[in-house]
Order: sequence, then C-alpha cells, then structure tokens
Amino acid sequence: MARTQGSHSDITGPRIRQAALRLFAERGYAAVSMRQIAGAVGLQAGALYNYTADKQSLLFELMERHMGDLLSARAREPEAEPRAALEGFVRFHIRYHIARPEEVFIAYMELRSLDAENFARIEALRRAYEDELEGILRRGAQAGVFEVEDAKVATLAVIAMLTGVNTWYRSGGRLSLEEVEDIYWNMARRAVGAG
Amino acid sequence: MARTQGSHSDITGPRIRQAALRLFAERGYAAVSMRQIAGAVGLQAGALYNYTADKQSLLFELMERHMGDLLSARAREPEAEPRAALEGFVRFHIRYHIARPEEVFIAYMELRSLDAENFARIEALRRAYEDELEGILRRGAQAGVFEVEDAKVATLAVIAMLTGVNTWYRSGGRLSLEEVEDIYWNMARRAVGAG
DNA sequence: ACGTTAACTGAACATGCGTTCAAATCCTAG
DNA sequence: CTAGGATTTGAACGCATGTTCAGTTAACGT
Repeated sequence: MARTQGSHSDITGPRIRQAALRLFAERGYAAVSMRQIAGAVGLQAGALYNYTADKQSLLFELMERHMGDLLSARAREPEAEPRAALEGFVRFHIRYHIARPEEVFIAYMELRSLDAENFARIEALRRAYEDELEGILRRGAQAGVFEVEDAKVATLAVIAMLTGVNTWYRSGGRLSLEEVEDIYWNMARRAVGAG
Repeated sequence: MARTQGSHSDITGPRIRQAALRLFAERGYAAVSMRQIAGAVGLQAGALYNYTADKQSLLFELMERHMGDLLSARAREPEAEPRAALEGFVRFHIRYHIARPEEVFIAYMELRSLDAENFARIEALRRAYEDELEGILRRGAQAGVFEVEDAKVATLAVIAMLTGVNTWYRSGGRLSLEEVEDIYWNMARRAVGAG
C-alpha cells in the first residue's frame, strides 16, 4: 500500500513547482537547468523525474495551472451591468496580477518556450480570458455607455495597460494596492469613454 | 592595407546582426546558439568572433543600437504644447514600434539576459525615453489640460498600452497603420483626461 | 522485527554549448 | 603575377545539458 503519512512527495512536488516558478521567472525557461531546480529544493536532478515527465511539462503545468486559476477566479466574480462590470474586471485583474507576479511573467514571456501543442492550449485559455473583457466592452458599447471604435483592439489595449502594473509595482512601495486599483480604474474607464 | 572593395566584413557584420536579431526574437537569447546564428548567415561559428567579442556583446549591441535609434528619432520630433505633444508621442511610438517588432521584443524581453553593467546602460536609455512622455504628462497636468492622478504611473500605463500593439498588429491586416494610430491616440488621450 | 515500496542518489549517456586558434582560403594592392 | 592581409574553416577545449536507471536509503503497514 502507498504511504499515507510522512511521504515526501506531497511536499516535494509543490516545492519543485515553486522553485521552477521562481527560477523560470528570474532567468527564463531556457536559461534554467534541471540541476538548478533540483538544487534549489535540495535534490539531485534525477529525482525531479518522479514529479514531471520532462522540463517542458514542468513549464506547461505551471502555465496551465495559472491560467486555469485565473479563469476560475474570474468566473467567481459577480455579474453586473457594463460600467460596474468593467470596474470589477479592472480591479480583479490588478489585484490578481499583483498577487502573482511570477506566474503572470512566465505565462506571457515563456509562450515561445512551449511546443506547438502546449502553446495552442495556453493560447486558448488566454483568449478565453480576453473574451471576458471584450464581452463587457461590446455590451457597454451597444448600451451606449462606452465609446470604443474597435472592441478587439480596446480589449488588448486595456489588458496591456493593466498588466503593465507588474513591471513597476512592489508591495510596500509608495502606493497601496487600493490606490493603484483606483488609478488604473480611472484610466481604463476614461480610455473606453465611460465618463 | 585593408581591403576597401569586395571585403565581406562590410556585408557579413550586418547580416550577422540581422540573423541574431531574428533568432533572438523568435526563440529567445538563451535558446539560440552561436552555431545557429552562424548557420543562418552561412558561416561556421568561429567566424562570428571577427564581428563580436562574445554572445553577450551581440545581444547588448542590438539593444543599445535600438534604444539609441529610438531616442534620436524621438529627438527629431517637433515640440508642441501638451495636447499636440501627446498626440505626437503616441503616433510616433505606435509607428516606430510597429516598424521594428523584433527590436522592440528583444529590448524588453531580454533585459534579464544582460549582465549587470549592460542592463544598467539599457535601463538608463529606457528611462530616458519614458521621461519624454512623463514630461509631457506633467506639463499637461500643470496646464490643466490633462487629468492625471500620478504622472509616473500614467506614463507607464500609457506606454504599456501603446507597446501592446506589437502583440497583435500584422501589416496587411484588418486595420491600416493610420487607423491603429487613431484608435490608440483616442484611447491614450481619454485615459489621461484630455477631452 | 520484517518486508515492501516510495523516494532519492549518483553515475552515466549522447549531445550541445561558447570560445579559441592554427591552418587554409580568398581577394586586393602593387 | 605575387605578396600579404582579411576572412573563414574545422577541429578541439572543457564544461553543461536533459534524461535514464540500477542501486541505496528510509519510513511505513503488518
């Protein structure tokens, strides 16, 4: 029978994923070796293969988990009419992304490190997330509360603007999370013509 | 005396830089080998070292040249009062970045592949470019024609929004460069409260 | 106390890396 | 035509890579 107590695998698995996450975010997937990941967890490289099929799967699972978590967290947000929905999306995005800088960084810098099949799967998840905002913008435009010339472009522009927060925000800095949310909400709101 | 005609070095140097640019943008610095760069130009790996001290310098020079070109092109733009200056900056940024997707991609994805000294130099150039926009926003805010709560954040938000165009724009696509410029100008303008 | 098995080590494999350099090749100047 | 320098080759260097696997270790259920 399998060991149910004291087994290291319940602990080692997450520790490996966390070390990989940190190192991939810091140095990039291609620049990180399996030996470095193993070393960060106090293992030999061979031991990693009890937890992942190969290096590529390790990256893919990190990205898939992140995108999955993002989408389910988003699904738990309440629905609302366009203006409130936009505010909800903006605040959710800022909060979620600020809390997970490493996952966000990887999910979007290491797309090119995925093989074709894995890339397609992550890309689909990303598109699903973008569709959330695009839907809000389209509904708002139709209702006449937003002014967007091109919903697709506006979607990508707003997401790019919001995600940019991760390039500079550091907790304990000059601005609180609340203040950052407010600033971005005001800019996003005005950008799509919602007075 | 040095050969003045028919010398390959005048041709080979640029060809190496262009191949490195393409490959670095496509696969990432760490994932590209000197042999692959040489192969793309029809050379053996050793020949590259007539043109660059090492792989790191090759990357640094690509990035430094790009940032230098960006800053001098920007310096050639006419000055204007805040609103027109903002429009000028937005259109310039969109135009310049759409024309050089590979340079832009590298200059901002491969910062972490630079050693400490090279990183500091590129970072300084990037900051100088950001200061251009920040100055415009501050002047406009002071003059009461813009409404920005935090000039630094607004600067980074607008630049992130504009640079995001490179993730989706493809020439020959649905929108012309002119239309893209217009859309982003309208969004940026409203985002900073310039009616 | 014992046998079972999950967890891990440590060495090995083939391959690729960045870089160096003597030798070969090519082209120009005279 | 030849001398000489610019340019490139091709092999070699030491080291790192991802992955495999027989063997060791240690904790569990019985």
